[in-house]
Amino acid sequence: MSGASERAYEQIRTLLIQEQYAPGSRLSESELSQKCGVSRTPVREALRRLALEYFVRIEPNRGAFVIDWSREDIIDMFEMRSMMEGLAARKAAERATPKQILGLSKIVINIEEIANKADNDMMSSFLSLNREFHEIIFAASGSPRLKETISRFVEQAVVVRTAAQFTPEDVMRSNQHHKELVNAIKIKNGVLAESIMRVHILAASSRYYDGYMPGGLKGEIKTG
Amino acid sequence: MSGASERAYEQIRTLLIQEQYAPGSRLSESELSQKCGVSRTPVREALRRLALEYFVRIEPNRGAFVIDWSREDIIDMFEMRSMMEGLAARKAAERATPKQILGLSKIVINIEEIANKADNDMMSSFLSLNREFHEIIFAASGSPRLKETISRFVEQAVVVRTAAQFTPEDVMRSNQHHKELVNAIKIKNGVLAESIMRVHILAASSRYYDGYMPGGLKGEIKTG
DNA sequence: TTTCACAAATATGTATACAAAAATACATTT
DNA sequence: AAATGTATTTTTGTATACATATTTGTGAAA
Repeated sequence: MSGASERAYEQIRTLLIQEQYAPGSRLSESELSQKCGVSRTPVREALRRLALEYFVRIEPNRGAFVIDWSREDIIDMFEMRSMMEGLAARKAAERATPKQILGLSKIVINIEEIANKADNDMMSSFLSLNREFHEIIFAASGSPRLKETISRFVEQAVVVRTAAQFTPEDVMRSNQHHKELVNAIKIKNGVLAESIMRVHILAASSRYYDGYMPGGLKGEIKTG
Repeated sequence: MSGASERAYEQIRTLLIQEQYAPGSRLSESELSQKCGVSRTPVREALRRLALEYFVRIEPNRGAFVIDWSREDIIDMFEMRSMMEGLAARKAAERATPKQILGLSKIVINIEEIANKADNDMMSSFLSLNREFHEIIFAASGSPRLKETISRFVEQAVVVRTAAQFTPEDVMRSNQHHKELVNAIKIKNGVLAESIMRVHILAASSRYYDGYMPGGLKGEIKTG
């Protein structure tokens, strides 16, 4: 994991998340290889990987460009993610083990606790626990391939920044969804679990719009 | 498009579709570069691309292996595809132009004609028209990103072989779905279009099981 | 000044050489 | 004979050099 390719990927990805390059701007391979301290070969590999995660777009013989996300692109991506994670939730409801359900319950309680504290690193704790929660859902869905495919969406450029926009109220609402979801899984109600998960993702998406798009969604999606 | 990387990709992909390598077997870079007549560099690039399309799996410092699809993997992939294409159909129903609807109607008629002829290259004509039909749906959905993402699923290893298993009856049933879908889009009924598309994909998936898995699905999915 | 043509510069694409890791073969020990 | 350790071979990973395509800059002509 300490390969040059991996390091280049991490570094470039961080630069893009921090918005060091304007959307549409060109990413020079030699410039990046200098910045990352590796040769062009692993940089090229990193850029291809970032292309598959929709961070950059690669044009033949022209190189990599920072992807510019339109309003519609973002909406579509969240809709797709809500579909896929909904599917995972449905399967999880059908297959989750008692141990996995217990794990989910514990995370709900943990998030409740840190939400009430509301100190400085509340958000980083939440992000970590939230990730863990969704990981258990994926695992419970019983399909490595499904998990892998959804991960490609979760790691995406657009999705990465979303949770950082959460307010304490958003955390509470999010955890309320989690609680309902655990209940649906407990009673093995797949359709309910799927529906809750879709609401959960779409509600989170509205945070993205509020944070990154002027005026938010103007009522196009109302799920909170 | 006539680059070494592109050629290597096409050749290796063809080899994999023709099942020249057993699932799980290792793909040597030097062997492939010899076979493709290019150096290892474009072969490596081709293999990464094939990994993203789930033809191969790449292990760090160990290379590429032919992916072995489990029964569950295949079911999950078709379920995901039915979700995504369903979403595209819903959007298409909301946004399709009269011109696009006319295009869809024409394809339905064309498929009907070739289905009645039932000559030798009926199947290749069907595959071409079928592809065109779904392309129009994607275009009508009005989202390039959605189309691009779904394409990654459609080009996948598992999906590629499915339609080749179609019988004349399957073609008729498939085109019946198409007809219903065009109607749903005409009356702008998004939910209906979504439902029909999901049935359409899942029904097609059962052909895959019949052709490639002993005993088919044994009643797990019944959509035809 | 604008436009076009053409050359220089720069960037990506590919081949090759070298480094590092993994797989294999074989000897040694139990 | 089985297991373990080591040397050899093979394969992947990375750096570099070269080929090719694109971009940029310059100058002449309209």
